[in-house]
Amino acid sequence: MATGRSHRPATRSRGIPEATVARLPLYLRALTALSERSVPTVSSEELAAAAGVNSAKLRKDFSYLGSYGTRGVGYDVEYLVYQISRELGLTQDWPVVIVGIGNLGAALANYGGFASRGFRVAALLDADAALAGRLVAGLPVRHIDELEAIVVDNQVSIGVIATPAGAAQEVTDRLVNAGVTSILNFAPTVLSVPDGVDVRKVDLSIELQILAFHEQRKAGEGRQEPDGDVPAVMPA
Amino acid sequence: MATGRSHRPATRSRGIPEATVARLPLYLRALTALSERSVPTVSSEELAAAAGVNSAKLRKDFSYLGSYGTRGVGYDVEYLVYQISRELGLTQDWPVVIVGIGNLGAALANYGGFASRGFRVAALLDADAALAGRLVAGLPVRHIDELEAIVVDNQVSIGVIATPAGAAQEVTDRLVNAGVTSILNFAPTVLSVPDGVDVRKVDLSIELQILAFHEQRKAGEGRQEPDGDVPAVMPA
DNA sequence: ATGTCTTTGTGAACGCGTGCACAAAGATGG
DNA sequence: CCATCTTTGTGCACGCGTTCACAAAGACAT
Repeated sequence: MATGRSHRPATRSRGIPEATVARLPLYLRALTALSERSVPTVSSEELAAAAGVNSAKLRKDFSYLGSYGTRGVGYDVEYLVYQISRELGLTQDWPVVIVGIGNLGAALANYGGFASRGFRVAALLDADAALAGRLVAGLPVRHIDELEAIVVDNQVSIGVIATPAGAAQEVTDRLVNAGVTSILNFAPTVLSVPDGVDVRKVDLSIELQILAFHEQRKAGEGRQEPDGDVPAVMPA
Repeated sequence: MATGRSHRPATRSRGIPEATVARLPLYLRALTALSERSVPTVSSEELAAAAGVNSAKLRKDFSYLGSYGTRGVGYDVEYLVYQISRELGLTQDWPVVIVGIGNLGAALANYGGFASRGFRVAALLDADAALAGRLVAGLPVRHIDELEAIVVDNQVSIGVIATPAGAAQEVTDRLVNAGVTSILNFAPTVLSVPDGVDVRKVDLSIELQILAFHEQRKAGEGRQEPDGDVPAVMPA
């Protein structure tokens, strides 16, 4: 069983650090807002504040892309928008399929952030035949049987999984088999994928549990946790 | 002299590394599955495979919680479930409010992973008066005007924001003002919060853009990117 | 009891990411 | 043209997280 390795062994010499890649969309969003207000240039300090990061970090991030700023002035907003878009691959069209059109799938289909960034929803798929043909976000839901044909015909390389946990692995296998090489997984499952396929997961439950941990710590700030508190269950 | 003084090992004290905290829910999920299959014990190797991580990492993670394993045997599943649950604060009840009952908010309200982990949806809130009273996931949607009263009455400390971007900051301010100290933000905005308030954000668009970056790299593996490709827009 | 075998727990090394602090670059004004 | 001022780009050091590799611990058989 090939466990899905989401991280490459080592960054190439020409590679942009993963942490930087993860922040580029953040910068892009802030820059887009500036662009809409017709702001011509922005300093690293201002942009960093808008994106919620440290200015030194932002400058270092940009330094991986090249020297796009002007000392004493700042960065040209339009130019930077283009450079980051190009680096992220957003200047091209990315057809996407969404599998599992429940509440979450419908929310994703309706999400405006997709189309505005070069992502085009090629199809909505669901296993429930009763849903077939119903319009969601202006698109007809199609039956999961059509998955392979749709992926091939539209050259879909990105799949979004919004199915129940039990169906996620099978859907993944079918997507990968049909040619999908990037998967965004909303199902609470660890997916196995062959090498060369990227998986990112978004897990609502995990995020909440992390918040709960910090919340608990905040609540128990002063008092000491009774460490000897052991449950009835003991190791055999 | 590169090697400085070892100020504090930071091991035995109360500090669990953030990276470890983020993985505990993952382990917990795998352990729960084992528990339901009545598996009594599990080795670090097996559990790591189920959680999709390295076994050495898992053992080190557990070492921050204490020595809960038995050498030569592995970990007692039930005992470990309890210890992780306690560490994450899941043995207590966490009332949660969800603000913004669109498709996404409805999806969150219906998500089973909430209730099963000690999270209880105290209320669903929306600014649209037309939604008020409608049942979503068995709960009536209530108007945003009731936010403060609901937070106070139910001692809500965790808020989930599923509103449009434009409303997110205002909702955040009101939540924080009413006593919420942890926020899970699904709106594509950088939130400003006072010290002591934790914010975690989940951003669909950003995840997709990161995938697009890697996808683009995969597509252009062999050929060289024309680096001199510059748009018409140039810095002033 | 003793030896063997399995698996944990962890010391140590390494690599990545972050932030400081400053020199270099360029704008701007006299 | 020169001085000054602003802001970038980056060398460097530090700390966190990951991984390796192995000694210690215990189970189990004889």
